[in-house]
Amino acid sequence: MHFKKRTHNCGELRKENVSEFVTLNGWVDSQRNLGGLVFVVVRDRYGKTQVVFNPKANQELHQKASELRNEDVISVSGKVELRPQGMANPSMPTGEIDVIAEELLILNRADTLPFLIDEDVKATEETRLQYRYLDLRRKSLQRNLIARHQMYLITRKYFDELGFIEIETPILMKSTPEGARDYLVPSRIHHGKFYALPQSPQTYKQLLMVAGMDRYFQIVKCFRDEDLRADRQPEFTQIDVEMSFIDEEDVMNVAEGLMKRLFKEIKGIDIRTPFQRLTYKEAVETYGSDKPDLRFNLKLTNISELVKNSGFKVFSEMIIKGGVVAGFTVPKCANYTRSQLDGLTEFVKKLGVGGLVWIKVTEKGVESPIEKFVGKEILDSIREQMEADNGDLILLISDLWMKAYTTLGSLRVEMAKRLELIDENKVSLLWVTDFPMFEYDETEKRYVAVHHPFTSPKIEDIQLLDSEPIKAKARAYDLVLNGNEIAGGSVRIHDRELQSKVFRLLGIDEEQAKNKFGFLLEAFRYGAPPHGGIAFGFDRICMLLCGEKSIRDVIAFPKTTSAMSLMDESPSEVDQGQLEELHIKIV
RNA sequence: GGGGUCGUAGUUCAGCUUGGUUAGAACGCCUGCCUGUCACGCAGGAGGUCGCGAGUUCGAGUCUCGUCGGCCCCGCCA
Repeated sequence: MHFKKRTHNCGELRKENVSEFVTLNGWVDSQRNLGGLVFVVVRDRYGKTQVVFNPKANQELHQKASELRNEDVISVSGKVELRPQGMANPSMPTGEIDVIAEELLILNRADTLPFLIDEDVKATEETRLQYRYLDLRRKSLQRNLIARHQMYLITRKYFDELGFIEIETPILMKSTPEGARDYLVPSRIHHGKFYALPQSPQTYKQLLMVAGMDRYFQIVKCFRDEDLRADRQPEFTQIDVEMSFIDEEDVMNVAEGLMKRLFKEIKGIDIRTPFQRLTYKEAVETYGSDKPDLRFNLKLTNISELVKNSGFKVFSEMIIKGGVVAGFTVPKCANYTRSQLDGLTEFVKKLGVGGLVWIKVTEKGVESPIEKFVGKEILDSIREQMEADNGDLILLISDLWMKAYTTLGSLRVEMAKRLELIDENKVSLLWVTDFPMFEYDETEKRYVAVHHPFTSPKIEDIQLLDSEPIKAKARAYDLVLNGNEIAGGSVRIHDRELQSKVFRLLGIDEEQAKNKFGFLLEAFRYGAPPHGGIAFGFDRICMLLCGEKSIRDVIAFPKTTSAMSLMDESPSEVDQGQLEELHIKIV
């Protein structure tokens, strides 16, 4: 179809353009028919411009304009004019001018839309996802995708300047059953064999270090077949980084530099480096999380010593079992009602602890349902240790170390939200370090890697691998932004013997190790440099920089929480012939 | 795998507690009027498999069970 191509986009005309003859291409954002005059706002991704159709100037054109409907695609030409006195619209960048239409071509009609293309979108996410291409016409999503584009550019420029090179690694690779569930791709040529989509390019980037590439990065899609969340999609993007002849400090410096630049160039915010650091133990015991949000305070206190001999059995018996009693002080909440407190109890019970103990601090003194068990004196000591003032509310939980603290961590965030303690303008960026190497998996009855099986233990902890592996700490580090894990990495093992030992501890014997990671172990025989790296969650960082609550809002075509695409209806069934070719039978 | 919550007009919702004549509202859509609107205004109109399937009942949008789907959370996510 022939059409008149645009001379300007819909966001750029100003009073300086007055009396120019212009052509705009775009979508009908709105049409206001006043009987005589017809106003049409035409929109593209650059902005909106008002076009005026006057019946006196051209009756036929005016008739055509009055037939325009929302989201029709048009090409419209005319002269730019200053709006009459008092008619400018200051809320529109192009609001000082009108285009007085002289030609109108309707390039494509639009059916009535399932929802309005409106910033103040009222459609549910289900509808928006089904018609994603319409949702993407909205300014805010376009802004997010543009920010994402800027992130690609800034990231590539940054790493290039530092001498990193971007190398693509395979999307079809060997399945590695450690860690997340793999997405599998059947091989047509090799019956009964499968490729896996990478959970991360971990082994490849280590092999690139063996290859002497020295400084590698890649903006890369990764895949994990696990259940979804607001911040988790089955396919997601990482900034993957690996460096040779380095230690933790080198990797952290590079990472801090990237974050500094992203914040500066996308948000215009100067963030200070180096970032604050907390050990894993400090983070959990002070904030109840290995990814704490430090934009608000509410620090946790361990009061086990105070109550271990008290008459309250729930506390004393838990401490004998090796558990803890801890909690935090909520300012100015001593006026909480019974039902509000019951609500908080319900909240923590859902997270799997037995209950919640509260202490109100009022001018009448301390008040708590456990007073009859522990007595006033202990309550007063707790109040003192937890620095609670008149009007404050103390919340306490007792359970095993991990459960008690992580539940308190969730409650801490919940209270901060309820009390609106979170300053959205603050930026909390910190490193969490000194993670343990292993966790004991009760269901599998074996140690599993907290980070991944290639993570080096701290040098001083290598001896612990033989005696008490659970106490060994890893040379691993996570980067946390406003309570979200946005990057994680480690210094890797480059010694074959040490790697074998770690595999053994993880229950991977010689045979399995050879089978699963033989290529990596083999590579380590031929001169592996000391190396380490980090991987950033690209979507999460983008989400936080855009101020969004879900990574779906920074991904062009995301999936639902059941890993479906409502727009193209994937996954879907396939032809019998395709299955036969792959020697696959659905049971 | 588990918990919570939602599903009613094109869209967003009300109605469900306590089952009962013809299921409402707003926006959108259609028609007419309207020459400076920008959430245009005014008048009129059309539009419903109450997600789907069983069950209880004389009678189900409403109660029960199952199922499908959206969102949030736990588990899971090296």
